Amino acid sequence: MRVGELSRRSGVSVASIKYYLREGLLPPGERTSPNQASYDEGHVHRLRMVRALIDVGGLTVAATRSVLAAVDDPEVPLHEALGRASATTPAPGGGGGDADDEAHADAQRALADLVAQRGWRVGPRNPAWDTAVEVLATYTRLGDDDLARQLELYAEAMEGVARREVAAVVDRGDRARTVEGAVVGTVLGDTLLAALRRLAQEHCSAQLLERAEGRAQG
Amino acid sequence: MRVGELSRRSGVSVASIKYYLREGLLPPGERTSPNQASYDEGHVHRLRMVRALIDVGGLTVAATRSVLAAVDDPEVPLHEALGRASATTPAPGGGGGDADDEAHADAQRALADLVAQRGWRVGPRNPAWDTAVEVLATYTRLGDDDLARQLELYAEAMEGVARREVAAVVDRGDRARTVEGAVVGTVLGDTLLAALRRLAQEHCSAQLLERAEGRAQG
DNA sequence: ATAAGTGGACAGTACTACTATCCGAGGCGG
DNA sequence: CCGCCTCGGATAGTAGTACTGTCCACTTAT
Repeated sequence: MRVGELSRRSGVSVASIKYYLREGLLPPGERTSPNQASYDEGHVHRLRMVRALIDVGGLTVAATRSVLAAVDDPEVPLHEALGRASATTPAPGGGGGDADDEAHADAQRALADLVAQRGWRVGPRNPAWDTAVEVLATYTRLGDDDLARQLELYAEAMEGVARREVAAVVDRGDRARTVEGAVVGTVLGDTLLAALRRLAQEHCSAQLLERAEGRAQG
Repeated sequence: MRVGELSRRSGVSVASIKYYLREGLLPPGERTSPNQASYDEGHVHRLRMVRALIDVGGLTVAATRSVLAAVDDPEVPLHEALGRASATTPAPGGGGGDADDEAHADAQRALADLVAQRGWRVGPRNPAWDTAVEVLATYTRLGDDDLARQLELYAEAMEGVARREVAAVVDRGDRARTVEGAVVGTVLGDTLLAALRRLAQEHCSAQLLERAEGRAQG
């Protein structure tokens, strides 16, 4: 098929398809003449992936390219592909004014303790490490420590989720499908988990409010 | 204090402080003369909140303003303030090409089933609902259904997290501190949960790989 | 033959989050 | 009281992101 049909099939405008081709998110079609090319079902699928990662997962075009390149490259290990999905890496340097480094050091220690306690084997090069430290440090800088106290709860919940996810993803066919499924599941999973958390929070707060009113009235 | 000191105390440039004042993220200082104003500790705290929500939580300036306005306004219920934090709302219309509405309707049904099964009392106006539906629909459009199969697992994990969070946040002093803590905890919590999930995934996949190699060798 | 579609290049757009510059009006040491 | 710094406020400019529009020579379908 040519670009017009690809556009119709995927719901992405021709102009955007050309943009994605330029940016390397979409591999070029097979040349049928010096200035004609044809695209296949793989391109349709890839376009859907691109839109999913950008629109639903909230990745930037640059992060999407990096992730897809990792999925394509059999050399890149799975967890590095996942690491590349973290487009929203908070800048490690220069933030606060008062007790900046102190909060950061405390956070570093708290996370190291948590990881040691749970027996997690994680490399320090995982960008998620720095992200987690930065969040913890930010929280203590704001003067609240509820989140820090719930760190263990969060870690336990995420370990349970991750264990089942990893188990579900390993026994697919080939490596490409496994990695692709893991990446999409992780990126879209972030969004889904956040949404479900909002829903659960509303339910729980409503429940708590009802109970409080019930106590007050009866 | 005047703007120069506020800048030094918060680590935010004077130019950015002026920008936040213009955009209504930061309330104006108290006028001491027709063209002089003084700022207090509240402004320092507010600035830290703003930077936390924008830099770490990934909110846009517009979303941050909306959230902070909700925190300030005693009329706005807590869960609406939380709802406003969802800056990355995927556009509900126009996405796919092939079986768009079908996937969407299926996702709608799956989520409604889940909510009914868990007994969650949530209003349909919660924007997280549409986000969750969109993620589910996107996932099935991509041809994978692992994520959909793990929906219950995700919901259970998030209910556990939300229950403890809500319990931890209700018994603070005044309403303003409660709502503020809930908002910050929810927004930063998204980032933290995502980071911990990446860490846990790396751990679990490494563990699984080791076990597989152990089986292969011994 | 002719109209529509194509690949490729490149300029332009809309939006976001600042950043820089200018201005006239205080504030503050000498 | 002078000079210099800083202030607040307004306006314009910048850098980055994700497209979008236009143009062109060339193919392809009718």
